[in-house]
Amino acid sequence: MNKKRDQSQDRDSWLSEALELMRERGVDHVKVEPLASRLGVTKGSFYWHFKNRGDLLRSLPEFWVRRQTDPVLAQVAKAEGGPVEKLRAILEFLAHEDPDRYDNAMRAWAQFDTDVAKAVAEVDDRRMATARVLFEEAGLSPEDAAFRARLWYFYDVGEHVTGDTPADVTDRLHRAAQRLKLLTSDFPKNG
Amino acid sequence: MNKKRDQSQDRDSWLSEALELMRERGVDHVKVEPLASRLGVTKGSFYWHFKNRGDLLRSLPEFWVRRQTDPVLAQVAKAEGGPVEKLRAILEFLAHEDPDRYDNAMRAWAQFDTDVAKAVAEVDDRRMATARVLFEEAGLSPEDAAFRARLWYFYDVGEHVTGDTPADVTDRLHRAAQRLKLLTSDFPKNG
DNA sequence: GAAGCTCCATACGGAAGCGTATGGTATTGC
DNA sequence: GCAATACCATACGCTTCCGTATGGAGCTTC
Repeated sequence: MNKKRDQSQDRDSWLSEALELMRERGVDHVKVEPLASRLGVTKGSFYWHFKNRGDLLRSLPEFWVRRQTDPVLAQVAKAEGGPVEKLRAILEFLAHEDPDRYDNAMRAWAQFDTDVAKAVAEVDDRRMATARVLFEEAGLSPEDAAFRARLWYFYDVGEHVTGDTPADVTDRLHRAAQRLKLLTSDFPKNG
Repeated sequence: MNKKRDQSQDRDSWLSEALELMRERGVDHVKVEPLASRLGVTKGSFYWHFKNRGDLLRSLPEFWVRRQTDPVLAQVAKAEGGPVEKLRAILEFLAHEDPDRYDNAMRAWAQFDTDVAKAVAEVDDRRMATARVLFEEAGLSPEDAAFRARLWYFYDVGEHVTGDTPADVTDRLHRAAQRLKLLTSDFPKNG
């Protein structure tokens, strides 16, 4: 067996549980002894895999990106059709996603930690850039496309952070249709 | 002198400092001994004014609303003109406001506390209702007005929570103009 | 099969915070 | 001017958590 792989596997199990605990109660409740308790081990294990608590926390944002954002953007990159169709594909994809993700907890953390804020900002930039490019392809000027991408993306952020996401998928799809219509209705018929 | 007033005055000084500390480091760092240290007293004072730490924390959301949201909404209620002019007045008022407020910290807290989430949701509802009424006055159907109010309000939330607010007031006003134009350009000339 | 390595348990010292108990000082009421 | 009250300091026990030290079981390697 590959030892390196097993090692990172165990580190990831700590990171995964830490991420879960952070979503439930916030970063400041991610502490090594309660975490060990949840994993059914003692902290002797923790200090084998991590230098200290800060080591765990510093590894969390990168782990979050690897587990959450990367797969989604990869999925979106495969979408086919014109810009409006791609925007629709994104919305429908997100509408079927579980709205209860880790983004809120990361944003909450980012408010009080500049390094985390930087990591979250990069994710925001990557997501917004996706929309911005599509709006430009649809014929908008760079400035207009940038602003509309913000409006587009901030709606997502607002829904998540206010908890105003409909529980029913049908309702989410309905809102998605409204959003797409309002943000693309002034496009030239075929850009 | 009125004793009741002095009493609440001292309570408010604790609440005010707690709110400040919460903005800087998050709720979980609002602890009685560090708080007392910041106020230049000992915790003997704290436990005179509050039953315990939970008493302080439970009083914070109401204090936040009293200090932050109430004055703003009162100001907005005084605006004159048609719905579009009122929307413009709101945007310009907010553009001149200090963007570094307590909302982010409250939202961060609300992610992990249902009572706080309820308080924040009420504030969100009040603010969104203001916009929704104006969109209805401008001629939109109730459903369309509700959706556009969400789009309107979530842009604010998104800007604040992502920290994407321009530092310069002129830039903020420019964005405000863009937002108003995009969200009202399809209105009948005079609703 | 002995030595080494990996992974985890146990035990300890120390820091930080909570809440209480108690005493002290200044102010108020009468 | 004296008791009551308001407000705060000090001191204590308790809990939770951090990080380290140490030991031990199981697997590897040769």
